This record gives sequence, C-alpha cells and structure tokens, in this order.
Amino acid sequence: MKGNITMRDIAEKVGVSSVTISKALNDKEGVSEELKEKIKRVAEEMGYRFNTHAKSMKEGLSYNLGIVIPERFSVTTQAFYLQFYQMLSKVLDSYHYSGILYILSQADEDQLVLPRIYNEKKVDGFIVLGQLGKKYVELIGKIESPVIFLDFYTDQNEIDSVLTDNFYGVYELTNYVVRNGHKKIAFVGNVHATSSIQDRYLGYYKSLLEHRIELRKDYVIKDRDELGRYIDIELPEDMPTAFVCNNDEVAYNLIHLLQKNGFHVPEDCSVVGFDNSIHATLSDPQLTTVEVDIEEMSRVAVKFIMGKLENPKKKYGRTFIKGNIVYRDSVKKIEQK
Amino acid sequence: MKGNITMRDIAEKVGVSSVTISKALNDKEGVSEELKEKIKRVAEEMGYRFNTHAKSMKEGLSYNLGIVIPERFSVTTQAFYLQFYQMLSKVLDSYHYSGILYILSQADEDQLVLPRIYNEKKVDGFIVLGQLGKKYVELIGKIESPVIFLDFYTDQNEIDSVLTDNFYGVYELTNYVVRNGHKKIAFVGNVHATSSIQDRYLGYYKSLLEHRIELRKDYVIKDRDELGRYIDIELPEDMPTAFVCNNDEVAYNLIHLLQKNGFHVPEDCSVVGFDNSIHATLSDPQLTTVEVDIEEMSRVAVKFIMGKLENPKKKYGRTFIKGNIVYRDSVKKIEQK
DNA sequence: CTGAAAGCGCTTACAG
DNA sequence: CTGAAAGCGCTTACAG
Repeated sequence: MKGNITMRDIAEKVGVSSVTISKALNDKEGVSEELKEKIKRVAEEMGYRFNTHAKSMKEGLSYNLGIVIPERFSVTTQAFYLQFYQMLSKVLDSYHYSGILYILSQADEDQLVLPRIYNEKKVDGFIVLGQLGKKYVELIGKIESPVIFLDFYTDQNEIDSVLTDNFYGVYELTNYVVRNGHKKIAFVGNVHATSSIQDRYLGYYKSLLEHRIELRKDYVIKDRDELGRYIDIELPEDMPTAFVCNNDEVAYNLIHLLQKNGFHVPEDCSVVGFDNSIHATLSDPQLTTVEVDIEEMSRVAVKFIMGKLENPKKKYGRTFIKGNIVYRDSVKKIEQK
Repeated sequence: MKGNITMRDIAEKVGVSSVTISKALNDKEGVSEELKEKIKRVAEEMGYRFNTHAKSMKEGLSYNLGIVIPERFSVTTQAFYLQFYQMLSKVLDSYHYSGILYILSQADEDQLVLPRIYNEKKVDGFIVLGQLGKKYVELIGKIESPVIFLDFYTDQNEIDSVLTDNFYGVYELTNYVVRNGHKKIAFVGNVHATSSIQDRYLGYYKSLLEHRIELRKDYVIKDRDELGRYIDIELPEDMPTAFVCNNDEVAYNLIHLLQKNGFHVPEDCSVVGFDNSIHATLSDPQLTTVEVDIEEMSRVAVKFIMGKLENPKKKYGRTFIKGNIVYRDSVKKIEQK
C-alpha cells in the first residue's frame, strides 16, 4: 500500500494502458471479462482508491449536494432538520452522492452572501431546509445550480418544494377530534408566523366548516409572535374541550399549563399536536399527533434534485407528502349532547 | 453570466495569462495591487466561481472531512451527535473545509466495509462519533487518512480521541450532592455498556471514596443491558436519598418511575444527570446535570485533524474536555444527622 | 478488444 | 511583475 496509487500504476503492473483500467473499473464495454477481473483484483491488492476529483473535473459534477439550514432555528427545530439531513444523506448515498451540511449564518443571510460551497463549486445543487428571508429566496432562485426547498415554500417564485401536507394532516386530525364528540375546539398557533402554521390552521378551519362548527376568535390562540419567539399562552375564559396545537412542542407546553391550572388531560381537555417529535412521547399523556414522513420527503426531494441535474428545465412545483396520524392517549371521547 | 467561467476566460478579458489570474485571486505575490484589484473585479462581474476540484487534484486534498456516525445509535443519541456534527461543520468552515456526514450502516460495520467517501478520496480525514465495534476500530486505525475519535475511545490502539471529562464531571457532580448532605447515593447505569459510562461510574466512586462513603452493590443500578438496550430500572429496597444517573434521559425516566412509586423529587429523592440534553429541561423538576462542551470539543477535534493533515506522524493521545455543571432544581439540601 | 491523444481547470516551479 | 510549460488523475472520442 503505497501513498498514492493511480490507474497508471495499475496499468503498468497489469501491462495494459490506463484507458483499459478506467473501462474495467467502471464496468464499461470493450474489455474482456477475464481482463476486467484481473484488473479489479490487482486494484484491490494495491489498495487503489478512486480519485473522484479527476472525474469531477472532467464532468463538471462534484457528486455532492449542499444541505442548507438557516442558523436561526431553535435547538428543537434544528434537531428535526438534522434528522432530515441524516435521512437525506442516506438517500443521497444510493445515488452515489454525498451531502454537505451548510449552516447559513444570520449575517450571511442578511447580507445575501451565498454559501462558500457554492462559490467553490463543491456541490451540484442545494436542498434548503427551513424558511429563508424573502431576499435570500430571490437570490438563491437565480443561481446556476438546481435548488429544492424542503419543508417550506414561498409564493414569490417558482422554486420546487417538497412539503408535509400540513393542511390535510391537521384537517384529518381535527376530523378525528370531532368524531370523538368535541365541538369546542381551539387552535393554538400564530397564523402569521410561517406558511406551515398557516396551512395547519386552514386544515383545522376546513374541518370546522365541514362540520358546521363556528370559528371563534377567542379559540385561535397565539403561542408565539410573528418572529417565531414563544410567548405565554393565554387560556380563553370559556374553556374549549379540545386544543389543536400547531406542533408537539406547543402541545407539550400547553399540557403543562393546563395541568398547572387544574385541568386534567385528556379528561377535561383533549390536546393534539403535529410532528411526532420527541415531545409527543415525553408528554404525559403521550400525544396523538401527525407524523411527518421524513423518509419519503427526503426521497422525493433527492429524486427531484437528480431530475433537475439531468434536465435543468424540469419543474416540479409544490409536492405535498402525507403524514400519518399517530394515535396515542391525549384525546378523550366525550358524550354527544 | 455564462455557464462556466474559468480563469482562462478572465485572463482573455483582462489581457493577461491565467497564471496571473490564479495569483491575483489567491492573493499571492507577483501581481501589482492595481492588477489584482482589476482581476477581482472582472471575476466578480463575470460571475466566476472557483473550481475546487482542480485544486484538489493538484494538491491531493479534498478540503472535506468525513463525519462518521454509526447507524445503530438511538434517536436521542443521534440527535446529540447531530448537534456535534453541526458544530463541527461550523468550525470546519473556518478552515475552509466542509463536513460530509456518513452514517455507517450496521451491515457495513459488521462486514468491515470502509465508507465510500474514503474509497473515492472525497475526504482528507475522519472524525468518528460514537463507539464502533473493535474490529472496525482496528480497520479504521490502519487507513491512510488521519482519524480522530470524538466522544469515545478504546484501549486497543492509538487513535487520538477528544472526550468529555466524564470522570471529573460526575466526580464533581457527586461532590455537589454530598455537599448537600446526602450519604445514601446510588449510581444508575450499566458499567459495562460503554467506556463513557464506566468513567462516569468511576467519578462517582472516587467521590464516595474521598468522603468515606461506602460503595454499596445494591446502589449500583442497571438501566440497560450490555448492548445498550434500556431495561426497567429496579429501585433498591433501602431507598437512597440521591441518584447519580449516567445521563439525562435515564434521569428523566427515573424521575417518572420515582413519581409513579409515590416519591417526590427532589423532596424525597434528589436526582442528577449528565449531558444537559433536552431531557434535562423537559423533566419536572428540571435537572441539575453536566453540560458537555460540544463547541470546545468540536474545536479541538478539528484542530487535531488539521494538525495531523500537516504532519501525519503527530499524536495527540486522549484529550479530556471539561464540562460545566448546570445547577437546576433536582437536588435538595438535606439536614446532616 | 485495446490504446494514443487531448482535455477538464487549476497551481507550481522556473525563466524572463 | 508576468507568463510558457508541465502536471494532478481521470474520461471521452477516435483510431486501429
């Protein structure tokens, strides 16, 4: 095992040209099976390692993808996105690609600085996780490499997005709550914080409409300000029997708040969440919630990027991936009046 | 902005050779300031992006590092390691490096298959997070690239490791418990599960020794089997007044178990953990625990790898990074008898 | 089935 | 201060 074995070294040893080595190692036509076998064996023996950079230079492809996560997200959200990243890595591997994580600093986002890995051609495209500022979305929409937004979208432009089906997820979950006899159902979340939350709210609203339950202003309860910072939740005077929360973390906090105020969950109030994050199993009772299908979303996102790499004109638009409701213990069936 | 601008294109536009472009863009000597400025400006205007692969090929360096995490870790541990990965990415960026996550599958670990990114020379070295099987450690110890173990070590060989100071962390935390008047102090954790847990146990033991508190067999309580799978915790007959847990997750579970059995925390039993993970703040009461210094550990690990990249013979041995005790509400001061 | 030639886009001596 | 030449390790036509 010398320091640096190249195809030429193998060629000399086997007594053929390096072109033949290249063909053999890549299983291309034009080399006899016998010779192929031999070359592969010798390469193995010599401890040959393929040099991706030479190939990259030839083809103008890095076989890397950049996974961009804005720095500003809370630790909890980050953890969620990191799970995505992990799954993306796995999926990319099956395409012979690698994923490079790029945490976009707030400063770079504000000053519209593109990731270094873009300026150095280290990646062939980007998957962006988590809401970016408008200007930055505009900027990244104009670069030469394909970009997919994962788990968020904006209306400004035509970047393809892969999204959880927030709307139908909460719609179905709310239907479930209604089927359990609830009529006084509140939504917890700030409708103006993110588009995801807005869609979840609309899913809740659709369920109410369908069941001819009136939307009450005092039953749309803020959990954060428009910048996403959590604020204290205020319970309405006329207590609901069920709370549809925009995510599990909020549901978790709400349960604590309810318990502090002497309410039992789910006996007095039912609570449902979204995400099936760690909060869903840590809360007591455990939460009925919607599980985001991270695996499928990752698979689709990568498939889209690969499609755009082959044909840069390809457009996918917005693709919604359904989540699955996970039934646990936070909803109580109540008697119909 | 054409598809692909090279230094040669800039050279033509400016009317010099591509050598001068290279020197100017890399701020090397031998180009007048005036010309440098002009070249940089033109490069910017033309939308030039540097091609790392050409440089990589010349130098035999990829400017990427592989971050390896074995697949088998629990979701919780993964989240912890992913935080490490994120911090590593940030630190690497300051060295002009990128981090490529590589989840090592159980199959590849068993069959001693090296990461694809190694065989394709996509990375210059590895940082490994999380205990690997012995055979794999042997294998990875012999490869041509530098390797650092982060957050674990083995005795078998000389791979440099960066570790939390498990021993002193728990030692100091146990001292704190003792200072609060406790004498009946149990340790929760399987001493044979990992070397980290073993060291934490020894820190606990040292504190007992120093305070002349006898080590009781019934006060060393198993929380998992030797493969790391959690088992039900059995409380001793003669209840301790304090529990030193090998991590926060276990402490979290223990608190629930204690509360189910009618004990109040910290009134009846004090509980401390390790990691300052999400469980530490989600538990009620919140946990006094040891915060792992992810940032400093990441910085040191990257520094070591860079050192080894410059000089492959460099050895760092085991480096312990101190954590910080985070005081919260899970320890009660009890009266000295 | 096999190989000589050219090129991917840089950088590193070296010469002027 | 500036540039011609060679080379990093592959792959892609093309010729035989």
